[in-house]
Amino acid sequence: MPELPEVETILTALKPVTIGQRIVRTEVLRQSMVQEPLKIKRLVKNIRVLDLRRHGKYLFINLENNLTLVLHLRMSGRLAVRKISDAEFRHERLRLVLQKNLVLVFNDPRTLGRIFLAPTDSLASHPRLKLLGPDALTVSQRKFIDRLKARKGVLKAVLLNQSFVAGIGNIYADETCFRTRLDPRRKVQTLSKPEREKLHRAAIATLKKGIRNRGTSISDFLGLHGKPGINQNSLSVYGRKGRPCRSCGTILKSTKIQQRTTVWCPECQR
DNA sequence: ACATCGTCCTGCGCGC
DNA sequence: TGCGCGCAGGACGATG
Repeated sequence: MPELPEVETILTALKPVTIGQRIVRTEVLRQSMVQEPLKIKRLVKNIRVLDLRRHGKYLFINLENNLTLVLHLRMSGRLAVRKISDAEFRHERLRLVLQKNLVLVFNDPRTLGRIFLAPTDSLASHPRLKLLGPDALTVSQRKFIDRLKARKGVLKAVLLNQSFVAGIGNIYADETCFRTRLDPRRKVQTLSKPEREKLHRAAIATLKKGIRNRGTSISDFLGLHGKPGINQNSLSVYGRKGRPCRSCGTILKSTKIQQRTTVWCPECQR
């Protein structure tokens, strides 16, 4: 589920709850989602949260002792904060017990989410992170275009590739393509310079709109405090196959690109 | 470097 | 109302 705007929305809500607080202990409820669960339980205990960060769809909980807890929500992961005495959520997989009787809970019905611990000073060289491209929200036009030059293949696939830029998933890839009026099936090597520049601006504008709307809540996503986003109400193409284009009225088409449903306007997008 | 496929899981909505 | 099926916003690894 969560792409960059959803992770950013969670991050914003999570900061005031966690920064400066102590993690009293860690409870691992689903071992398969956690790398080295015993090590995490041993080390993420009575330890202070220094800072929270995000890169692409990854969330980093920067702790004392040169440790960073890395979370990826994948398709169905959610973070929530509750009181210890509150009822459990249905699919709790990891619990970070905080001070003040609060618990930060990683819920994930499909258990595809991933959690691991890495040294803060060498995060960038961690095998799971070292191939990530620059964060899609802040990448400069220069860097974006340089990196695009090195790519082949169809536009949508490149946007989804986290080693190109990090943070764009299926929804925001389709929405970015529509905003640029580019056909998601276009080979990136056929894009003109103005089209490449437009693509960079459109990707950032699409992500920023998602953040302003506190994320897209199609089926899974809720903010930290259980509040849905509103971006789903103003999507141009994602999830609108067979419905009229908001711009020209043409019926939107759908295909699979990299096994991901892709929706676009055959009239507006070329 | 790229494309395709299978895999990890559970829940939901749809058609019958 | 119940059942089976296909689909789901992600990423990785194997294979070609």
